[in-house]
Amino acid sequence: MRQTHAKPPLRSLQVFEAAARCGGFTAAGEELGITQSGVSRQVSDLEATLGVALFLRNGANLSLTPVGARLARQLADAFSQTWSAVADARRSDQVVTLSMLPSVAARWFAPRLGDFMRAHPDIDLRITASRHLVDFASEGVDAAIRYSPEPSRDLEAVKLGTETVMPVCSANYASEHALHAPADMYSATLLCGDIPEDWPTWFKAAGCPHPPPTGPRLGDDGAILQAAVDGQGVALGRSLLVADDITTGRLVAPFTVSLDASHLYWFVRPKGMATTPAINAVKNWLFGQFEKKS
Amino acid sequence: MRQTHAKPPLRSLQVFEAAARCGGFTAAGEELGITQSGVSRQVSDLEATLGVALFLRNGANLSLTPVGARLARQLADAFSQTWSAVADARRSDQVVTLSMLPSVAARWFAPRLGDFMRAHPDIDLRITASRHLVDFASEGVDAAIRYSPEPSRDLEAVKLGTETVMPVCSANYASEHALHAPADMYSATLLCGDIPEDWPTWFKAAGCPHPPPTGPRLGDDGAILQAAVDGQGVALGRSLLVADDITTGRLVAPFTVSLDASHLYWFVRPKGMATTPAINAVKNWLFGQFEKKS
DNA sequence: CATTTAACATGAGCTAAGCTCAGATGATAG
DNA sequence: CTATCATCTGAGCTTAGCTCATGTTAAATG
Repeated sequence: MRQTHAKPPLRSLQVFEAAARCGGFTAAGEELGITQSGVSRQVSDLEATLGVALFLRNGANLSLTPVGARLARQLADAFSQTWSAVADARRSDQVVTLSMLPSVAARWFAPRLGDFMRAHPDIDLRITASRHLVDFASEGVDAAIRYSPEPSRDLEAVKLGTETVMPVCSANYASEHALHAPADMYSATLLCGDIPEDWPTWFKAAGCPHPPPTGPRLGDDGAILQAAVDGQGVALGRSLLVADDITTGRLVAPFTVSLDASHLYWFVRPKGMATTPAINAVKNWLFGQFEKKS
Repeated sequence: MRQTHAKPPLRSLQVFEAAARCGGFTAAGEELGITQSGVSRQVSDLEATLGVALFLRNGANLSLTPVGARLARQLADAFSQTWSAVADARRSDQVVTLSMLPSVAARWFAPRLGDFMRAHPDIDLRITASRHLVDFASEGVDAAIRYSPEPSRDLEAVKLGTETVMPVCSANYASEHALHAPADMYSATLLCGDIPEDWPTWFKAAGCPHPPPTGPRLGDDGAILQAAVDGQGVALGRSLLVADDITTGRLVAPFTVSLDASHLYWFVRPKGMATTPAINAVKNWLFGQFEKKS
């Protein structure tokens, strides 16, 4: 008997799982492209290594022991994960993982996903929407859309576009609260998103030196804009995120005063990371989408 | 290059995962008990098989590609499952999986689990609570407690005990509804569990030839008894399940009329299945628990 | 009851996957 | 420019994993 405490070779687990699933060594051998004899040996080696009977042999009748059944089921799960991970990696020249803020994903990217899929039906684009700055290497992310004043030094960054910031609300809200001039805003509910400093800045730009106090932060920009669509108040909308809502009339911008945002959009990738045609296609498509805007 | 569509050997995935986790081929080699050279070969074979670069080599600097990072993460998960399944199987002479009804598990077994663990601290007893008749072979179950009139022919069955059935409710409910004689039950809420036929049978045994209609089935016996404890009405309690509740006063049995249940408890195992000391210990403990009762 | 069939087990021995060794290569630090 | 550190690689070995041929067992068949 082998050492009872060493890890068994993965191959023997693989062979055992096939035997359990196929219900016989001969059948398993066929599936694996080896002989019945090979399967038999692997299984008995495994049983010796584990110190446990996995099959009950009764002449031509083979059946799993409870332990064997349990092990086989768990191994089947684990291997299925394994092979799907491998399949994923193999198709990876067509897989691109792109990280962005949840608000950008929901408000800007989602409506354009259909267009992307039409333009690149063969690319499997995966979005990682998160508010933290992903670690490209450890999280397996190919590229990201970042919203920041300056990109990090150790990343290869290209500017996608600038944007402006302006108050937006539902059409109903604007008429009910008679929002015609910036001063009318003193009676409105100010919805406060990711960057609270922008409200005072906007009021100053609009010629109101004593801006009203802004309320508490209600959530991220995505939630704020949804609240504005629902007529809950006025949000400071980043042009990129509200463009579609304004086009469709879900939101209106009652004032002409807009602010150049302090943050820009960047397409970033780890410096020196190998590129693929698929990643370039995504990059180019993104640039195309931003250009339409300006 | 190898065939790009064959499954890579599991071993190469294992070696790759170690390399990714250890952050270097040398370190991985140490962990696996092979040389750096061996790791290097496995990894480049894998890359060839997948047709994808997994690591970026830069002289002495090694880093994962996004694909490699993704793959490594998924493989780490899968292997961790694999090894824990193996560890499980290895300890299997101390593991016993026992199937029973959820109601029995909750009402009868759970309060006794502590006693079992005290009596057999070394046995890892796992309960599978389900209402369907488990398939011992495919689900890896060693034995079951079955509640039925007759055990199945192809199982080795030993009678654990009989039981009686009687109405039970909370003490408050009994006094509020003045439940003194079976006839008083016509005004009570009859909670109806797994075996609805028992109510009419009980009324007949109690000398009430025209039993009231029973309500809809509210759930399984476990839920019904909980409802009775909560003062929702009167349930037909199987003695085994309510014994503890009556001892502690959570439930009372207002009438002396009880019914011999048509079902018995059986300890069942697949015929001819190998036994282990641990399984026998569980079996004997179960018998001991049932004997205390009578 | 003998025979056939359909499995799995096993002894002997082969072979190639997986490994080692030793030296090459390339990046980085001092 | 040299030392160091880590990976790569050509050549070749070792053994896990296979095959083949034959033995064994249980159940179906005649």
